[in-house]
Amino acid sequence: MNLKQLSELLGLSQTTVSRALNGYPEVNEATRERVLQAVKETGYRPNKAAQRLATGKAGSIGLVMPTAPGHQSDVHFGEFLAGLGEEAVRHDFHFVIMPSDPDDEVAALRRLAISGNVDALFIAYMRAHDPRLAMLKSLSMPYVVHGRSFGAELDYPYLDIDNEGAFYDATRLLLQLGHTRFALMNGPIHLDFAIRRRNGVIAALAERGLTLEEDCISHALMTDEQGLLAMERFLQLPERPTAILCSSTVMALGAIRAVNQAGLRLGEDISLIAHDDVLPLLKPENFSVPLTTTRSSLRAAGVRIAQRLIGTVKQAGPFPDQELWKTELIVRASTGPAPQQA
Amino acid sequence: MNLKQLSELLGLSQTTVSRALNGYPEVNEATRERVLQAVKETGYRPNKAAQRLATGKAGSIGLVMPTAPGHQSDVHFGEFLAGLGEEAVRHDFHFVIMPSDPDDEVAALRRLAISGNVDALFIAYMRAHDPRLAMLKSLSMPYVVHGRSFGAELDYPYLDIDNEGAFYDATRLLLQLGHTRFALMNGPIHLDFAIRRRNGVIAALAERGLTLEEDCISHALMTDEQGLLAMERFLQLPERPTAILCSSTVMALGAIRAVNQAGLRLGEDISLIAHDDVLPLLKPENFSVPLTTTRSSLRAAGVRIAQRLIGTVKQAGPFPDQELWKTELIVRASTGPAPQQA
DNA sequence: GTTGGGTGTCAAAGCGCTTTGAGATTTCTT
DNA sequence: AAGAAATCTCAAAGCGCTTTGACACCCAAC
Repeated sequence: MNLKQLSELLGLSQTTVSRALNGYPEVNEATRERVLQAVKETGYRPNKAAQRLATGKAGSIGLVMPTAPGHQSDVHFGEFLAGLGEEAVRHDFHFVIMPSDPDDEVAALRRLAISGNVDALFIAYMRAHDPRLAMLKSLSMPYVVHGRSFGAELDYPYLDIDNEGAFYDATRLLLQLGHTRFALMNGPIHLDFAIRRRNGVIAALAERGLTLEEDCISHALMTDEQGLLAMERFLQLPERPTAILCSSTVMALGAIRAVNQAGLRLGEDISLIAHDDVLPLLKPENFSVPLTTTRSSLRAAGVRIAQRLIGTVKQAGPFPDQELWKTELIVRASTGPAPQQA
Repeated sequence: MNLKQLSELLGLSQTTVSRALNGYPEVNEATRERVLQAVKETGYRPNKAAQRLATGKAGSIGLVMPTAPGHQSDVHFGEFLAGLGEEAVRHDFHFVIMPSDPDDEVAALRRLAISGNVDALFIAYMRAHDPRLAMLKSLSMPYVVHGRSFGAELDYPYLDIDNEGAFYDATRLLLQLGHTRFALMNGPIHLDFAIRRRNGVIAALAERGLTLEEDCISHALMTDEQGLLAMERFLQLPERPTAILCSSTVMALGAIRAVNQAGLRLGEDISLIAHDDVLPLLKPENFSVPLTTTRSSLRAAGVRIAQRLIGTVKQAGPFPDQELWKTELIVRASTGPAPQQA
């Protein structure tokens, strides 16, 4: 059933039917009713491809999903997607997900944009001096960046959390508890948030004249496995750190296992603060020793980014171009006073 | 840059350029070279919407993502998507994800199908007597079901794992170790895999004249939180079970915490076997007591389903319509002989 | 009784691509 | 050298929708 058939059925022109459907004012209310009724009865649905070709609007948001045979899927990705989806469903938008080799993301992004399949783009997992920014700017298509790109000029629309502030605050808390030997379990070194978090820690330490030694920093994928390994390394250092900052509750999972295996007690021998993306899977309050965290909902960020993207496409008023969300520092049992010097 | 401009640039007709691009034989090799060269130089990309309108093919797979404000995102979903993506990227396919309220999935599926945005559909999270099957059958569009629908006739293309066999085998192992008091921590009661797993357990027990009491079965979302709660309930039963079957390593996480909190030892006081979807996040061999599991890679299933779907759309030979994958039973330290009767 | 502004409807022109059916050109047979 | 076959190219017709510009109609105002 297409427009032509429907209009013939009704004895109207395609124009009138189309206008009735799209809420144009110059159509008789009675006629509109008749059209709507017929739509219901016939189950007519406009062909999206045709609609898109005619209007240039696709009603969809594009994103590139990094993927490859060896590539780990990421819980964070799924959680963020859920947020995007929650908002998209309210506006009858959908996503077009273009899977891409992580090395080929710029090209994948361009393909996605030029394909005409999407109205807006979104990127995440920002790196320092991210090459995708230039690509996005050159396209004339709305986009929002999740995160920022360290070192690049801040002239693009983004939503980010205050990573530096979060880890600065967390470090200050541990300093107040008397800790002096710190370690940082961070995400991959080239990622923007990892850089900012490290800077936050370093800044807080510097205020007390402390520094973060190289061997007290670990950069790795944020899995529990890497958390275990990193923590094992830290625990074997001659000057064992007593205060650990950790970039993810997932990593913390492995880190805590290492602490337990070493016969140490979390919150007493070792204090740990992790960043919590509010993954439904992993609640810091449910850990055997509840985790002190810096918190910011990844899903909420997804909702907000979808709002901005869809709003822009629908030209529904202006949105702030740049948003920086504060995180919450939530104190639980995994942080305690520094142990007495041995 | 569109076809018309490109062909004018080359001094050729649109037909010729189109044919050169799409590999038709009746085009001079030299001409084709020239066209390809021009495409490279101009960065021309065919407009997908137009292509779709003309051919009816979209180069994309549709799926419905259940989502709602309260709806938990699911690690399993992300992992499966990674598998789909891995295969899709090889064929220049993408996904169209239609978010939908879980109560509205049948309608969302229809919208997706009729929209003309996708060439094939995929559904998962199968329920008993799943209403989506009828919907899919009525559409004339290829689809593959991940899982099966208990109670419905098996006349649809699916890929499933042998859930009943997996839990039957796992139960047999525990029986051989001398266990007699069993409990099952299962997924949501209406889901197909949960039903089959329960049947597997019951069948194995029945062979020894044992039954699975109602209060030794828990049906819940597969989160660690629910795992904790369920295990706590089990441990308070007058006749405490010593053998636990668990539908997910995620749930097992919480269950084990409950075991530890109760001062019991996993693999000694309590034996536990969990089903392992091979989530990169959660490796059963990394648990403090390595987990005995029934294993089947969710990601591999994603790859395979994408293969079948894309293959069907491209008419690249026939695929088996129905596949049932065996799971592996991998014995680690979380299972041990039944403790002596107190 | 003409003018003028609403109102409701329509035919037709795209949007950018593929594909058909036919025409033009070259190459091969006999 | 003439006809047949093979090779290459083209103009034009869709695909299903939106949107433009025009037209007909009716009722109020001068």
